[in-house]
Amino acid sequence: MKTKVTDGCIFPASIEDPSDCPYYLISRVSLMVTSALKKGFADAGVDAVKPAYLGVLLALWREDGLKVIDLGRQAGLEPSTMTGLLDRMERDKLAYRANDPHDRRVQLIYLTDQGREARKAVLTVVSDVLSIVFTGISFQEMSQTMDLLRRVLSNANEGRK
Amino acid sequence: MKTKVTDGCIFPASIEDPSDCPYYLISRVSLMVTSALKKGFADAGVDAVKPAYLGVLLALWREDGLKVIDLGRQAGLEPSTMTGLLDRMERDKLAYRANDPHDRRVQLIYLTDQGREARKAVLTVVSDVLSIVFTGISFQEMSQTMDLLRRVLSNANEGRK
DNA sequence: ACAGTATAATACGTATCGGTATAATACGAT
DNA sequence: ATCGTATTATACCGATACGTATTATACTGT
Repeated sequence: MKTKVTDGCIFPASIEDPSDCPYYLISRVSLMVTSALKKGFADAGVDAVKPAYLGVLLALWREDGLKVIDLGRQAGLEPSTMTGLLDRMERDKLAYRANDPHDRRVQLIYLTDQGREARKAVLTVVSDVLSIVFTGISFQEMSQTMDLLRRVLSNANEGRK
Repeated sequence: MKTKVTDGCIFPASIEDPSDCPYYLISRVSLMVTSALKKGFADAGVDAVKPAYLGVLLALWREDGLKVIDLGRQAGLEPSTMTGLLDRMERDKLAYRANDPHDRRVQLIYLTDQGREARKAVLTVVSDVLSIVFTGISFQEMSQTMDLLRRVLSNANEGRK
C-alpha cells in the first residue's frame, strides 16, 4: 500500500490560507494561465484563437483532417465538449467540418488557411506567456512538477477502471 | 534577470504529446480533482455541496457573516463570480444573504444550519479524495510542487501591477 | 437479410469563471 | 449640505467543460 500524503498535512482540517490547499493552488494556476494566454493572443493580434483551441490546433497542425473523437482524445476533451468547441472554431474561421466519404457518422475536421497560418504566432505567444508565468522556476523543478502531475493523472485513470 | 524555463523545453514547437505541456497538465489535473470531489460529495451524501463552494465554506466555517467581497478575496474569486456562486449556495440551502445594518451596500453571508453541519463530512471527503488523487506522491514532492505553484501565482500578481 | 450491438456526433442542461457595465450607497473635500 | 469619487453587489454575456440522452450509421453474428 502506498503512502498517503494526507498523513503529512495536505489538507489540514483548519485551513487558514487557501494557499495550503493543493486543489486551490492548481485551480488558480490553471485559470491564471488561461487568462494570460487569452490576453497574449489578443495582444499579438491572433484574437481568433482562444486558449481552449490550443489542444485542437496542436493536433491539427500535426495531422489535418481528424475525426472529432480522435481530436478530443488528443486534446483531453469529451466528445460533448468538442461539439461546442468546434462550433466556436468554425465561427472564428480557424477550422471546418467535412463529411467522411468512408463513414457517414464521421465528421472530419480541417484547418482553414487562417488556422494553418496562425501557427507561428500562436506558438510564439504560448512560449512567451509560459516563460513569463514560470519565471524563476528552474528546469529541474519544472520537470519534477510535470512528472508529479502526470502521475496524478494516471492515478485518475486507474480509478476509472 | 531570471532564468527562462523555456530555454529548456517547456513548450517545444513540435508537441507530440500534450503531456509535455505544463498548461495541459495543470488544467487536466484541476478538472480531474474537481470531478473527483463532485463524485466524492455525491457518494458521501453531501450532494448539496459542489467543489466550487469549498473556498467559501472554508472561509465561513472560520468566520461566519462575511461580506461578499471579502469572501471572494479569501476564495480567490471575482465579485461577479461570487454572485452566481452564492445564488447556488442559497438555492442549495447552505448559506443565505442578510443586509448589513451598518452599510446598505453590503450583503453579509451566513451559513445555514445545514451549511454548518456539513463541515465534518465535507472535510472528510476532501481529505479522502485528495489522498486518493495524490496516491504515491511523497510529502516532500508535494511541498515542492505547492511551493512552485505559489511562486507562479505570485508571478501573476507581479504582472498585474 | 436481419436483429442486436457498437460507435460518432450532437443536443441539451448545468456548473464554473471572468469581464464589463450598472445601480445603490458611502465617503471625503469643499 | 453638496459634488465628485470610491465601494459593494449585481446583471448580463461569453467561454469552457462535463454528463446524459438521442440520432444516425456501421458492424456482427446467425
